[in-house]
Amino acid sequence: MEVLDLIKTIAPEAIKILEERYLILRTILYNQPIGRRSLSDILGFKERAVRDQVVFLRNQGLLKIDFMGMYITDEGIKTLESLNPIYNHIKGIPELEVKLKKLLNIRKVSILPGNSKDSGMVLRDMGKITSKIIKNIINNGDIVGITGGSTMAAVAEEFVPDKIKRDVIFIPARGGLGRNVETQANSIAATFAKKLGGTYRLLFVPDGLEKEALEYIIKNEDIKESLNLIDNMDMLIFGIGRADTMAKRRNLPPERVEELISRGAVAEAFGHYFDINGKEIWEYKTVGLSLNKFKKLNNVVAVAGGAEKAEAIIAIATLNENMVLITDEAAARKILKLVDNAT
Amino acid sequence: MEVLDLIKTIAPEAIKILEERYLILRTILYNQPIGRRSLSDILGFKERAVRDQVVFLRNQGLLKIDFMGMYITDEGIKTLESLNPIYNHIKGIPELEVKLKKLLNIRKVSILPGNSKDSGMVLRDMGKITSKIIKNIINNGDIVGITGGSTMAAVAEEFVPDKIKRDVIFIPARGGLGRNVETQANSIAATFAKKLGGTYRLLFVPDGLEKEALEYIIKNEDIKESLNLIDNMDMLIFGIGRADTMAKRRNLPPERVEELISRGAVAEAFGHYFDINGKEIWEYKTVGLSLNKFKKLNNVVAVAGGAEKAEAIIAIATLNENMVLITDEAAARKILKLVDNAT
DNA sequence: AGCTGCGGGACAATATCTGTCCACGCCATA
DNA sequence: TATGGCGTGGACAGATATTGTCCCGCAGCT
Repeated sequence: MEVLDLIKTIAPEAIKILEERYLILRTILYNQPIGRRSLSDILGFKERAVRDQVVFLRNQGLLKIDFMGMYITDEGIKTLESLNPIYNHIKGIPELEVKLKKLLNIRKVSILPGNSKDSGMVLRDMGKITSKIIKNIINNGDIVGITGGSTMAAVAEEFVPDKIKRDVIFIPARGGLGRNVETQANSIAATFAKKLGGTYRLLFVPDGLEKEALEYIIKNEDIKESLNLIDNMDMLIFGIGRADTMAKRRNLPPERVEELISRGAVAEAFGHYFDINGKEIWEYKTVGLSLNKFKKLNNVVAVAGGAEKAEAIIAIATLNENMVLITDEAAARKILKLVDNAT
Repeated sequence: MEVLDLIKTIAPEAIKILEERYLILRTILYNQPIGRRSLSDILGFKERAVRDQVVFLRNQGLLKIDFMGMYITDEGIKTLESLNPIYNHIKGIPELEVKLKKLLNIRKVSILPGNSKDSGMVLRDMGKITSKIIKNIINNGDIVGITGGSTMAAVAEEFVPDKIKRDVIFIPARGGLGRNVETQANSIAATFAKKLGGTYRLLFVPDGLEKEALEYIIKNEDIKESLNLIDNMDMLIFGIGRADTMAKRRNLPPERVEELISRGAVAEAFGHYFDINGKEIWEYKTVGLSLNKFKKLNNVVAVAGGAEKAEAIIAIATLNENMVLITDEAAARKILKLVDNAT
């Protein structure tokens, strides 16, 4: 990588070109087949520039063009993969990761360049990286908790399956939440199990039950078993949300949302609400993973991107030093900014 | 270095820029202080291009400009040094070295990019590299033979002195040859001794002596001692010449030159003439290192550059498998071409 | 004192880049 | 089977950069 730094000083133009072509190649990979115009729209590049670069990349055999649009070639994919660490280095991601890890005082931080809010590709890359990380830390015999949400759905979706059979059980970490089947913890747990080669259990507890109904439902054998598994969970993979958006999404009454916010709630994770210091403000009424159990977990993988989640990430990171965080550049830089301003 | 190959495919323009700036920086180092115009003359670049690059390099803090011309800064020297292997890689030097080593079947080949005939800088770099190599293989107690010639003079000149004291004796490998003191084996041996921290002996045997005179002179004590050292030589550092140019330089009668050439002589080294297969054609009448002794030497370092010496290098390389060859790109490519055509 | 080679300013000529057309092919849909 | 949408690739004028040159004032050298 010193080579790169050298090139930075002696041929900075090269870095620009590199970045441009990398971005184009990557965007094609994730959107193929795609046309010149939509490509320049997505990237915010001028159409003509895109066109020139595309011609170049085709000549290099990295992509193909036909009447449907542009496709990446195998060669292109290989090149793109080699380019990933280079792009990260250029963007200063490794330095950011070290800084953030220290700042949040957690086990590991992995950052994807860009903003997952603007670009679905970044979210998908976060999923890919999470997939790799999970494969590394998961052990046979583990009971693995899973939460819902669109980020977690993307992670599940981008999981790269392999042929290894794993003796692992995936289980939703909490009941409740979600009209959309795709982003429900249950479906996500199923996808994980399928791609990682394990089994899964479901946990169906409707939202907003009264206390009596909840107590009644807990007596159900299936649910009992699931709750038992949750109590013995070895690992948790979860998304982090903003308190306000999550409260609204759960259709809490406006006054309740108001109250949470006024009490300083910024983060939501597995049904609990926290202020920026990690103090629990409120717990959503359902069954599942308790805060105490969470704090004692040895393997926790949090996935969250986008600048707007910066506070939420800070809050959750205080809860467990063993946390592994996968996030994006936008969130990372916002977190640093917030903490810098605070000091 | 895979980074470089990647950049080659995805941003070849970058390589061009890199090369241009590298060459400019290097030329300034070797010619400072130098002006924009002479610089573009030497490099064969357009003056304007040089000017732009120079402005860039100054902004990067790699060179300084004052009314006398341009100088490289410390930062620039550091950058240039890091750039050396990159430039070599771009030029495909490492591959060339491997090829040539196999082809000539000798111990080691070291190639400098460029042509030492066109550019004094290449010759000087050859000297620098030779200096490094010699430092690595020289042992305490060694008796080291030295030949004359402009190449050897350059090597001696570019030798980077260090503070290590070495218990080493440098000695001219052969008597005779040379009107120019600078390029005589005697002076070169002295320079080596001074820079490497050893001692040296001289060997004065005038050119073109008759047999009787030679026999007489050998009885001299000093010369006897020197000849004895030569017989016990451990290492030889020598230049390789073309048979024709060396014959002329020695002022041999034209019919003798004709005869040598017609008998296939292409190479000259330490007073011996060889055809391309390494067969000795003739030996210049003087005293010193014999062919047999040379063939048995364990440490032989040959320095020769320029396409015109290709045949000579091929010839000499057949004589001793232990040879280490320092040459330039022009000679290396010519050698490959010659051998390819022969097969 | 006169000459040479230096950097840097200026500027017209030229090449390259940029933005925007359009023609035409293929798909999906009606 | 017509049609609208999205694709490529060709074309080209206007905007921008690059390039080749010349000149100026200055300092060192002879």
